[in-house]
Amino acid sequence: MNDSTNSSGDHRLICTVDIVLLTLRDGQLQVLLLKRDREPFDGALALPGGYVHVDEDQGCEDAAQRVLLQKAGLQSPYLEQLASFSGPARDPRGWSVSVAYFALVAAPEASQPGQHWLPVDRLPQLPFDHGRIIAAAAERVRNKSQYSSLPVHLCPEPFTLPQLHTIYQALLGEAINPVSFRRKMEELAILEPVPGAKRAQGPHRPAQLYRLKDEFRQTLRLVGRGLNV
Amino acid sequence: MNDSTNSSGDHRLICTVDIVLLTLRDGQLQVLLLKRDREPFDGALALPGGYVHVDEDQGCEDAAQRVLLQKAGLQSPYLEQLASFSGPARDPRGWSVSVAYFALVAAPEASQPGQHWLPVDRLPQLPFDHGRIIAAAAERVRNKSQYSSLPVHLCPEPFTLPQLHTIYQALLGEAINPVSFRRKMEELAILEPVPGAKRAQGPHRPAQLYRLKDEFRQTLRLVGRGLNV
DNA sequence: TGAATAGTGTCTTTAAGACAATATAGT
DNA sequence: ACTATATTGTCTTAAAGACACTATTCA
Repeated sequence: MNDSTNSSGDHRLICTVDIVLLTLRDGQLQVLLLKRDREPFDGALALPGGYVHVDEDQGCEDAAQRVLLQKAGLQSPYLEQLASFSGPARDPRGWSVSVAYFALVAAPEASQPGQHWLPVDRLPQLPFDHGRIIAAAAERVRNKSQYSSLPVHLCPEPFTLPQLHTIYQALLGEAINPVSFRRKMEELAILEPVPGAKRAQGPHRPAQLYRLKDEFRQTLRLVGRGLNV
Repeated sequence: MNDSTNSSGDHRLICTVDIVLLTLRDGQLQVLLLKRDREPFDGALALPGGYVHVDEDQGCEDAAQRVLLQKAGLQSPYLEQLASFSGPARDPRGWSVSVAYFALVAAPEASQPGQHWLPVDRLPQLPFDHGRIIAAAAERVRNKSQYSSLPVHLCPEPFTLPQLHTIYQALLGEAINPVSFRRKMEELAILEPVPGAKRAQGPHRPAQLYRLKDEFRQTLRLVGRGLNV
């Protein structure tokens, strides 16, 4: 962190946070985009984001939580740092660093006015490098879905195992053996049954409801057998 | 990236990159620390790092490469963004963001003067939040070692399978079945044998030498079977 | 009672672990 | 030939996939 050619870090560099808020609707991974209300790209759909407030935020994650609350009205969903994106060209205002986060929520009942949920795989051109940021977030979520409990955060609680099963399948894009799926969830031991039971649509046996154990709200659980050696 | 209370991002925020350069020596994961030659923490051992140069760097990764070359004389080792660390207190000069990277190299023959390699698990107090950054890097490397080809970058090329086997074991801290290990490496298909053969120490059958296929210099290969469902 | 989905039991298949057998260089 | 490690073959064990069977609700 010492430096051989500069004695000051003040180069008028812009620092922001951007939030990729994801949910699963209609079997698709969708991202929340908001209409920008100022330059640059005034009026365009873009990720919720904002400047880091050095007089207020204790870190970029604080800024992310603040943005999430102010712009999407969300209190504390699952939030994880994604990566930072930087360079002279990504923001017309100048050399910028954006610390990107992704957050997961259960599909909202109804879209609030001004909130646009778009499928991550069919996005229009977006301002800044938001397309790239969203692609990175989607890749991360799909990747982690292969070996972790991450998708639980996309499911409205309480939920049934068949519901969760469907979500995993949508994320991974392939059928998952239901028996193995149950075995794995059992083994992960992150869910606890809630007393009641619930029926789906038709006339048939209702499924047991589960909720995420509190200790796993912000922690992921990884499934075993990595290199398997 | 619009903002409801600020119209400028200029809050005299400091932006740096820090590099966690890791290697495996004496069976331990070790990190390169350099003696700082200026304030703050002049004279203390710390991660190589430096300001982002907005007039020169095309992104933080450029800055990281530049620091790596200037401070450790390294051209292009395996380099991956780790995470960003930020806040008002981590740097006495003010509110700062450090985009941290980690790099992997084969153990250097001899330590260059001024270069200090220390085991990541037995570090003294370090300036800034470098202790935390190193811990995060070590955790990431060990984690990825469970299910990827990452450790290949800690091995001097060309190398034998038994050598690589030893490295994986050191990283994972447990014995790995040699037969399964070979099967997995075969299956990953990232290595290619080089014509020659090599002997270890004693009088015995020499092992085949391998090198990393060029297309995997910056790309990792993941081992199959995530959720396994 | 019949339809439909939830949940369980269990057999089959696949991949990992153990271990024995063979290969090969140097002495 | 003998030693020591490399490499392969193959049997055992564990976990995933397939599939049939039971459970439970509503119509």
